[in-house]
Amino acid sequence: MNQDFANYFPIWDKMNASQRERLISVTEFQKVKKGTVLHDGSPDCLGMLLVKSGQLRAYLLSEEGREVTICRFFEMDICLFSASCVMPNMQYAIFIEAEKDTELWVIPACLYQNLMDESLAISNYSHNLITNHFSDVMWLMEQIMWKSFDKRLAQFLIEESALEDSASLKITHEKIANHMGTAREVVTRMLRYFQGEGMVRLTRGTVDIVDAKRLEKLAGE
Amino acid sequence: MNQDFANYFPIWDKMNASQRERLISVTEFQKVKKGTVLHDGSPDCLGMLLVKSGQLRAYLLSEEGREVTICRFFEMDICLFSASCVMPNMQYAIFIEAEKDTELWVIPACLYQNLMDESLAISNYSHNLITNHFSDVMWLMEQIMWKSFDKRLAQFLIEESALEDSASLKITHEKIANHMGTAREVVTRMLRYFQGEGMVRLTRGTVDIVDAKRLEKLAGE
DNA sequence: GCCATAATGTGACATTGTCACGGTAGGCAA
DNA sequence: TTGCCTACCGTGACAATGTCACATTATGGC
Repeated sequence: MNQDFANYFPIWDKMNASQRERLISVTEFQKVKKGTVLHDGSPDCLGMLLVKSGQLRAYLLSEEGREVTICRFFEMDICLFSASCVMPNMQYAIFIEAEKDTELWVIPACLYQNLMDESLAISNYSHNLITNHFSDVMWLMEQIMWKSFDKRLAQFLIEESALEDSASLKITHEKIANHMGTAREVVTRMLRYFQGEGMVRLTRGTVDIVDAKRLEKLAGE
Repeated sequence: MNQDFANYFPIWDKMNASQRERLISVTEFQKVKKGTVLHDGSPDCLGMLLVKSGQLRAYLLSEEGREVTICRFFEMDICLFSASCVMPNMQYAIFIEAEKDTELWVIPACLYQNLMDESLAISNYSHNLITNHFSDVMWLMEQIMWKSFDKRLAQFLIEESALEDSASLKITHEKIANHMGTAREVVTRMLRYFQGEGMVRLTRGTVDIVDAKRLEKLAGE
């Protein structure tokens, strides 16, 4: 597993033997099923998550149960939202779940904090990770603030299609709503409009993209 | 000025002589008038802004000219949004303006980047700054996503009142709208409702808070 | 006092969110 | 095969917020 971890951890080669050893000794490998909630917004410090395979989703959850996806993590991505020690002053409650069956390593944040305090390479790397997360969030904020819902939905469908590498998306209206931070009815309404316009075809539990070009055009406006 | 800067720069005492000298030699002191736009979203790297006195505001600006305040900076605060080198991958366009006459130091980001690369203290400090900014943005996101406009407006009035240390706010509906990312008419409408309920009193260019308790209650719901 | 201008007021409409249902497909047990 | 249960979807009425095109009014500077 050491070699395996080394291949996935981007700054392995910038660490010394002692650091590698400490990291390996406390890092835990996990396999989780699709739907598993890895972090539930509580302020405890689970640690950083390094994805080996599968897919994670970080989202906000309102008191009324409404969700909005903040960020997604794929192979070799590192998620810091679960490491409140590395990201102090997190007043907000963030949730993380597996969108697919996922293999990942959990790196305890307290150790990582130590490594950061002694290694510039590691400190700068985290710095970089955080600004990446930051950038994602700012981008999302702009989308939510300035783009109308039809354009955002078109964009979501296009992205999801690229992600799954298929024009036939196995996803419910409810899930789409949870990604986008809105209500199911709103998604249904707009999908129905899209269908009327011949851009998608709807069946129970799936959205088939019929006119990708037009959706892309709409998304890009 | 050296001593002055040292008093305002939080990690001065964690830097060595060489670092201090380089920092001082490139840092520029500026006085800007209220309303000055210090950073206009272009990707050039102005640098970090350290506020000596006054007040800055970072905001997003849509293509249609709509604004929303992301973050505010006061005495001794450091603003990183203007330093794209320190916060790489900033695809988004952020604007920074002086909300009051402001004295500040501009620390060129390229130098700061160098310092970060050689000093753990500085790297970790920036790390901390960024997570603070991040936290602000996430908090804002939650507010925008889950709180209805009346509550957000009540909260804004309360905060503004605390900031100015006065129950009589000299602010136009337009400015409030720009802070909150909405349209003037929407602010007018809600303020009128607040007035009808006896929570505020409106005159041209001012909002007088009459029933702070009730506003606070509304804001906190 | 007059005027230019910024600030505010207003009504009609579009979009999005909320609510309370009712309908329906599809898997599963008997 | 049949019936049933449940997750998923459809719908209409309404509320909240955003958009637009104006009308009206206060204020500072002359």
